[in-house]
Amino acid sequence: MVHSMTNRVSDSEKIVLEVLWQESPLSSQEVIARLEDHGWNKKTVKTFLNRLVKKNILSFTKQGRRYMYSPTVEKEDILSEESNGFLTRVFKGDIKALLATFVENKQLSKSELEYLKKLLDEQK
Amino acid sequence: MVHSMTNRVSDSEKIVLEVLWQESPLSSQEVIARLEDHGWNKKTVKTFLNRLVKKNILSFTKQGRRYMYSPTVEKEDILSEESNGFLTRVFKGDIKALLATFVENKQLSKSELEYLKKLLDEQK
DNA sequence: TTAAATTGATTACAAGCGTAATCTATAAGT
DNA sequence: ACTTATAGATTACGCTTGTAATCAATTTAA
Repeated sequence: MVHSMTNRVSDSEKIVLEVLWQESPLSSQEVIARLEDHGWNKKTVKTFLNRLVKKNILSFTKQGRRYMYSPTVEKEDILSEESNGFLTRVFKGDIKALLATFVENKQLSKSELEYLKKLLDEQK
Repeated sequence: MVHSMTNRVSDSEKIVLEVLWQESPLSSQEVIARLEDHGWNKKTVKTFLNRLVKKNILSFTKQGRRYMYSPTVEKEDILSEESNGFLTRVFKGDIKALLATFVENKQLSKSELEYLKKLLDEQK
């Protein structure tokens, strides 16, 4: 819940953030190491860490001259925010249209369909 | 299905495009009129029309010195594209996680739940 | 028929983003 | 004790977006 979050997280920043959601705190080098396959320059990753700190999405504690970074927000909160934004922007809030688009376009597997039905049943 | 669509449509452009999906062809004035409540300057709307033409999302025919604009793409195609992009970017392709987030966060009404269940049953 | 309004085209300009390079201070290697 | 590598901070730079203003041509109004 918290403070309305004026500052959004860009796609690239989100990739960096994902690493820290999986494990934190981490130093910049550790984050860089975990993102090797992304083909980003170290400097680029550091830029994203910096921007996330400026946006108060990451905090850090100093270990000598190194910073140990941690997220200040829960992954679920970000996902919910993004999802609601998407629903509003693209589907003008029409949740049925959104779900229909995903369900129809994605050719869900049997197990995915089962999962979803269960989910719906739980929604009293 | 068509040509892979390198050119994306921004949020504002999408609002303009929506008008033309509802009715087309329309002149710029007509589009502007239908967007009155958006509080945009006429010039701003014209900028978006121009950009959409440059991106080949809109085409036009000349009526004297006026242009009559029409979309070159279907609304469903854009929505699908955006949806898939969102699924990939935000949920890394995990459709179950995405659906769970929407279903759990939105507190669906009884009729929405019914609708969705029917949708699922239709899926093979 | 001369002035004003309107059309689309071009230009503007700041903020955000992707993608780094450079700067400054410090730690580490030799 | 120097040199070099490394950390974070600052700066760069082109592209997109939001939000128009200006320009040139033309139509309309007075």
